[in-house]
Amino acid sequence: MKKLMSNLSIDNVIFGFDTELKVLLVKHAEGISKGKWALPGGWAHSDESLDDAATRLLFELTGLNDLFLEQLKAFGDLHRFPDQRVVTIGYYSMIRTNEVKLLAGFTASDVKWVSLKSIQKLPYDHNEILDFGLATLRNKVKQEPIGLNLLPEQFSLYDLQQIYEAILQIQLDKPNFRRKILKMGFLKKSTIKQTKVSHRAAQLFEFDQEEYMKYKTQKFLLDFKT
Amino acid sequence: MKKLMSNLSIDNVIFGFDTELKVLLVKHAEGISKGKWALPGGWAHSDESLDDAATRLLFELTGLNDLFLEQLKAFGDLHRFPDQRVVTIGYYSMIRTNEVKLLAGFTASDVKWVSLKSIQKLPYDHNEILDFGLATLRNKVKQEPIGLNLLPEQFSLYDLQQIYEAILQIQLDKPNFRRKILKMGFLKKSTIKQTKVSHRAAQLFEFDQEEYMKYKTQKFLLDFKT
DNA sequence: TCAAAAGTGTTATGATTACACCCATGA
DNA sequence: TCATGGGTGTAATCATAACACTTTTGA
Repeated sequence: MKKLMSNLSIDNVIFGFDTELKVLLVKHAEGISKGKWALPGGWAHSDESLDDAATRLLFELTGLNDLFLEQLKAFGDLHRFPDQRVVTIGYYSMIRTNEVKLLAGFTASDVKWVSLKSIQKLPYDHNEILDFGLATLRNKVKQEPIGLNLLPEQFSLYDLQQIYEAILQIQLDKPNFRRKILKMGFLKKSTIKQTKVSHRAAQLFEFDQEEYMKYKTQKFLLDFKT
Repeated sequence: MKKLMSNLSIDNVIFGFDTELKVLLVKHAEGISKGKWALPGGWAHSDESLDDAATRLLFELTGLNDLFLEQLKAFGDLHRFPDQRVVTIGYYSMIRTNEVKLLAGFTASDVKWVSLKSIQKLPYDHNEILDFGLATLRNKVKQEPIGLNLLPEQFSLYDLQQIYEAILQIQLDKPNFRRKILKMGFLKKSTIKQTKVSHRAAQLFEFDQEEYMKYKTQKFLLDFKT
């Protein structure tokens, strides 16, 4: 039997990437914010851990269940939620935009990807949560490899570079970026090459899962200026 | 009127330094852990923000009120607390050990500094919270200047080096450490020197508050191997 | 005198940056 | 042919690590 924790909710910041960095928003189908676009979230249950609650809610809203959600922090300003005292725990993750199946019927009536550049005022403190998520992502990108969950199996180095550029909001030098990333050794050459592109076909790469995970746990410092 | 949030608590990880890195523990005077040493914490109230709750609890237990507490994250495992479902929000801070006045009478019957090396099993998931706090501190140390709240007004470069060594658990090269820190420019020479030390008297330094704060907000990457 | 820490100097190595330059492909 | 991205090369600069060495002080 699922008992809601009436003063504790979860909000997920789900990043995606196609040509630019996007975030997943849902349109509330019920509750006091009915009709408004907001971060996908909901109430925590008393019979599940916070991590499980975040995973459950993400699944209910997007159909995804093999994602690694990482906690951002608790947001506990006194008046962040109207009428009631509610503390929310923020989580974030990254997924390929085309993996999200839009689900109707649950507490969300609609789901969409929104470019970070065109985000307007969100209800509650969702802008603050989103900003914190973005700051965390920017920090993350410098400490572990990123892209495994954002890119298809096969991708070019430029695809990866564009993710770094979108997240960090800077221009990177192509030759230097290539060398830096390849030297880390978590990419391996794919056997296939690009086709039907109106420029020289790029060597495609895949993530070397084992090396990728090694880097993810070991941590490193990756500093980018250009 | 203060209403407790019965499923939401705060736990503070307070680091201190004299000759080694220490953490502040209190002996519970009441509740189900009566008599046990644990992290200083307590219930959040519904009429205060989480940050305010952390600050209040720290003041009630140590007499300190001008400290900057930073949130670690929410700890929400299902069985972290017995009988009841309780989510706790971890906070951490750093203070000079001699600034803490031991207060009797409140919900803590005793307070003490414990070396991190001699920490045993703590109640609930307090070991996990402490470990997370330490990991956060280790990360922090590489991204902003540290020591302002841990050292007296005047200190030698070696004093500062020992803090870095205690936090990071590595040996640092003295000449290299001096240069690296001084180049950052948030230390200024004090007018006085050490006296009565059985070795060459060290130049003492002070934090240049303005430069220190600038570095704190700007962030940087400081990588140490030796 | 000796131990202990203060403080300076030097060198090899490697990372970072900022470019110039050529290659391949479809429109 | 041209734009677009793929891909290699290189030289200047800077940061880092390792370590040798001199200085000062009280015990």
